[in-house]
Formats: sequence, C-alpha cells, structure tokens
Amino acid sequence: MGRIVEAEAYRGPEDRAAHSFGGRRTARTEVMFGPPGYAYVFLVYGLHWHFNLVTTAAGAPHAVLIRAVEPLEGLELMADRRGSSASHRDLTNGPGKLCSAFAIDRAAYGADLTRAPLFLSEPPREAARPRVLRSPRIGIDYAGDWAARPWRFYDAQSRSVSRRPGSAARGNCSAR
DNA sequence: TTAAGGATCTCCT
DNA sequence: GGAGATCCTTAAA
Repeated sequence: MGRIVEAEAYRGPEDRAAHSFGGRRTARTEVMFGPPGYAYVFLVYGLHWHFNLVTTAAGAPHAVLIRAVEPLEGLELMADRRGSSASHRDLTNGPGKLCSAFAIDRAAYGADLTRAPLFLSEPPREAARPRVLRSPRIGIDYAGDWAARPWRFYDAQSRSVSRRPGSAARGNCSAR
C-alpha cells in the first residue's frame, strides 16, 4: 500500500502527449475509451510498466498517470521486488519503479480499480490535505505546445516525488 | 513484414 | 551527467 504523491493528466484526443491523441483507438489504448475506474497499463522503452487511472465518462479517452507513491505498507515485499539495493526512497519514486514495487504489469491492464487486488481508497479522515504543486509533464518534449502545460501535480512535502523542484534537468517550475 | 521510436531506470564516471 | 538496456506498439509498405 502507498499514498499517491505525484500524477500527470493526459487528455486525449486533443492532447498530443496522450496515447489516445487524435482518437487513436487500438488494442493498447482501448481501455481509455471505456468507463472510468479501470487501469491503463503499458510498457515504455521495452522495459518499464506504467500505471494509469482511466478517468472521465466513456468516450473521453482521458487518463491519469501515477508517477510516484509514498510506500506505506509491505515495504519488505517492495524491496524484494525492486532488488536489495533499493533504498526506502528509491522503492516507488518513479512510474516504472512503483509498478515494479506493486508488481503491476500487463496482467493489470483493464483491472477494476474499485476491487482487490489493485484498488484506490480514500485517505484517512484525519490526514492533512497536502500542498500540491504543479509543473510541466516529464519526458514528452515531442508534444509541441502541449509539453508546456502544467499538468503534473505533486505533493510539495513528500520526499517520494520523482523529480524535485530545482534539481530537475528540465521543465520544472513551481506554481501555487 | 518491417522499421522506428518511446509518458524510464540503472549503472558508471 | 550520460549511455545502454530492450521489446512492444504503431504505421506504412
């Protein structure tokens, strides 16, 4: 279990950075065209899985990429899956890393995110509301004007975000 | 059938 | 800070 601390919005079909750009509907993107609450999982660079939440009503191929999580329970299992060299902070502070730690792969494609084994839940009532910063999305330089949109959101306090403001190679800015 | 190119991570310097 | 890993998806022929 973990707390989501970083995410990015992808708004096809207009959004050039989205896999569903232009209404591209294939076996891979199919789940994004369906109802919300399901998992869109895909492979990047032939190596790493990425985990997205399908959002918005059926027909609108929108998704939210989960980029980082703060590990809460099952740390030993996560470390085991990630390799013994992974430090606590390195367990889930990146989209590929968290998929490895949570054992998310193609088998999770289309999974119902309201039911075990992979599901979202409300934060505890007593949990403080995090201060959320935003920046441009990561790794989508090819997307033209869309690359500049501040559609990456992350918890200002969390040490588990993938790129810290000020230390990033490109694209980071903080606003509100 | 083929070729090109990724919504990254790790290891090395 | 930079290169290599590595294979699926897509589009075009």
